[in-house]
Amino acid sequence: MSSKNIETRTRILDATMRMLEERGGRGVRMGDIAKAAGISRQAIYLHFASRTELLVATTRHIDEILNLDDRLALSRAATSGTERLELFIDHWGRYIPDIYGVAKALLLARDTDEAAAAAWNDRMQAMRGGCRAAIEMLQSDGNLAAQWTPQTATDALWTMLLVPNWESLTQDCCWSTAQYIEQMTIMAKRTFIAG
Amino acid sequence: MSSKNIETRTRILDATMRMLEERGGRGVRMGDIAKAAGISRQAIYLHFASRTELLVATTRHIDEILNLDDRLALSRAATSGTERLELFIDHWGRYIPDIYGVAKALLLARDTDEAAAAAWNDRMQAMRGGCRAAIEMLQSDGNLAAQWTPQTATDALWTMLLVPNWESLTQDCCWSTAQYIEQMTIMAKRTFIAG
DNA sequence: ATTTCGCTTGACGCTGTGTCAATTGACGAG
DNA sequence: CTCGTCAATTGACACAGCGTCAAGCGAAAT
Repeated sequence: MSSKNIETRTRILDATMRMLEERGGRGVRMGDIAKAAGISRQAIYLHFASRTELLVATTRHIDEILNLDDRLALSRAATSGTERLELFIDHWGRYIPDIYGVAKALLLARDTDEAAAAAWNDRMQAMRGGCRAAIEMLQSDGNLAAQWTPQTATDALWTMLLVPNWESLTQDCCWSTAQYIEQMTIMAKRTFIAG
Repeated sequence: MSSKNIETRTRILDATMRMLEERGGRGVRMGDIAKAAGISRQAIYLHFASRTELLVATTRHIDEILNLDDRLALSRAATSGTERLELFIDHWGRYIPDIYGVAKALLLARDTDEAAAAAWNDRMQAMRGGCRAAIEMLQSDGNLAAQWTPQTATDALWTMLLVPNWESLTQDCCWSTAQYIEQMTIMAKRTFIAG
């Protein structure tokens, strides 16, 4: 019965999500997930070819639950480069905490698994698209600070928004999410906007 | 014979350094190092208790070879906060490429090894000292931009200079070392200096 | 009554770190 | 000249965690 199949698959995804969130993406083994989903470890492989594939599917699962597309649409509605930069950082700053568990797990898996690295790269390139859009709008507004080309500014903004920086600030430096968003916004504005 | 003992130890450290540099800190196993040093894998454990301990010893070894202390002394000679910030970023930007191999290896080991995490933390806290010094000098010059406390500014500067950011910019975005130093300096100045 | 499907159980291979025991070869001391 | 010491060697093993395989089981469909 195919519906039972999908049911189990969903149970696995939910369990993965839950475990990764709980444990901050660290030390979550296939066996732990299986136990949480109430099935055997081997059964997971009937639904996902590898741990990495499961992680990737979980990010998509979370994005669906979060209505990522709707949330992204908001920042695309901006009418100036400055506004777009603000809205994008705001969106990103709220998004990271929600996906941090899986993100961290993928980040860790990357070290030993080529496929995980590729999957993560993919997502980061998508995020880069948001950075480029903001920078290019700034540029066409004539508001991009002189030192930057659109290319290098995108590089810098993108790097500055990468997950490890969020991690450093919120975990090591104890910043709140609000603080992160506020300061990153100011920093980005001082750095990229002319004047 | 103790001198022979030290000789081998040094050979191990040199081999480790070389291998990590060559392979960018990834996929360097104890056996590889042993082979490169011309000894058996097990013999390494006669000199270092664990892989992590070997990595840590290697960073110290490199720091000695590089004359880290002398290089650091230069940035401490600054007479203004702005100059100190510039000199510190310059120093750091030249230092990272030299230690990147070991740094990366330690960064990777951190995921599974508590001791590696602690060792890396230690070094990053030392680096934070440099950040704090620059920020505090800026502050006492009355030049720290209004939005920041010395604490949060140190957090931000420190995070921005972390190795993964250098990695992202130089490896993924193809920036040169010179470009990294130049842009990070401008960014830091725009971000932290008032006016 | 038989086939099919989703899942279970138990075992195994792989990689890389770290440990252990037994052995070798060189060198200095008596 | 022989004995003890010490660095290093060899080969074997334990341990995690991922991924794979074969055999089997119960329930539902035909």
